[in-house]
Amino acid sequence: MAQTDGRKGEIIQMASKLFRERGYSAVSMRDLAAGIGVKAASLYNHISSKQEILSSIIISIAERFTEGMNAIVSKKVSVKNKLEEMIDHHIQVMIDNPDGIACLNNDWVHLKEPELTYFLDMRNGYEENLRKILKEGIKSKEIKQVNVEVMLFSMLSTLRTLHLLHEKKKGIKTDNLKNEVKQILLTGIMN
Amino acid sequence: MAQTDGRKGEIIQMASKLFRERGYSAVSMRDLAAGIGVKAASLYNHISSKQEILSSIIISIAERFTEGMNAIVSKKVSVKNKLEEMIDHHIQVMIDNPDGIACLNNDWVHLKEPELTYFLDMRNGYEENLRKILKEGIKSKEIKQVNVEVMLFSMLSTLRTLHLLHEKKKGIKTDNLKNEVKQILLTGIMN
DNA sequence: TTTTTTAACTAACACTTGTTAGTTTTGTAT
DNA sequence: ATACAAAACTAACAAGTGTTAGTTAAAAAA
Repeated sequence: MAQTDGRKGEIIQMASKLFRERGYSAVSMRDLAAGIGVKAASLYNHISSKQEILSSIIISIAERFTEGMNAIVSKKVSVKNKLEEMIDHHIQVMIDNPDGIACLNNDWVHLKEPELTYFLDMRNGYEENLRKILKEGIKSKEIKQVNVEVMLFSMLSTLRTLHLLHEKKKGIKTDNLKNEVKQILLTGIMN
Repeated sequence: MAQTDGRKGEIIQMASKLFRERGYSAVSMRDLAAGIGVKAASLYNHISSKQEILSSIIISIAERFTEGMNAIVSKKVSVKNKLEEMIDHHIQVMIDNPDGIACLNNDWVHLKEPELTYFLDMRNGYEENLRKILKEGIKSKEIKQVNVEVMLFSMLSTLRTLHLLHEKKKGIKTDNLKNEVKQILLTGIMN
């Protein structure tokens, strides 16, 4: 359940926005408080630390990615189908919280244990599942015989930074974005 | 001319490494000094500010990207050829300074004027030139009729974050990396 | 109305930040 | 050996950091 209402939700939302713009370390609790229209000390009636804010933002999104991917890998459908569903899901999570995604991408390094390990395990699991799908596709000849790691990396780097495209092209409809990304990631660009 | 020797070069090199690991804002001058084995104040015999270090790292790389791209766009070769040369060049710049690339990617937001504008102009120019190549390819039917912006974005996000792959797969030979990235970015993955 | 709870406030803490001033050491040329 | 420049050092600055304690105002429950 994403936290978006109440004062705590407001804090997390504003923090996501500011962390995205300047990065976790460059945003002070006073900046964050000012963004909401309150004094820094007042934030501590709702949250317990700056670190907790970062965790809230990142972990909830990472869990959503993980759940979606887990639901997809074991499906009895073609590899192409799995990849399409995975791209759709990834983009949907991004659309629902672009600031949070940016924050996850840039600031996960600043997580402290045990959340850091928890996050990295989820991230590795996600990658591992996608790798599994790609290898399955190579075996079944649905996918070209190219380096799995490079292929995996290319897909993930496009998906992970898609909030930047979404930010610049605000007009684009969600379904169009999903379709165009799928086409390019799966079928390439050259004729 | 890249700065790699002398005390100043050593400072910039260590700064690139630390900025990459923790981000500009999270690295203090004392951290940086300790990494070199010196006191913070001593750094100021070689550099004038923390900000100058950041500029040195980012601007020199951005200029290299710009020069390479400018040399490629106006060539009288096929679009495919241009794209291949551009990918090769981009990867070569990354190989020569992966820490600096990471720093450019993550910390350009912390540049101050006038360097910020100078950097953004170069970045926009680079994108604009690549867009030009892609549009030329679409017109000549060398490239599929897909959304230029999404295509552009996908290529750039893969290239820009390639230092992460390079870091994880240290063993990979430069030429292999170049070839595999070209294959995937240009011809896609599906059979 | 009175009581209790929620969430704002001010003030302060211990510490870290980038940077400067002034001094001492180190290495090189005369 | 002497003089000079380069680069290290210590000490300190003003400002900013996350966070806590204690207090007051507003809202909800009794």
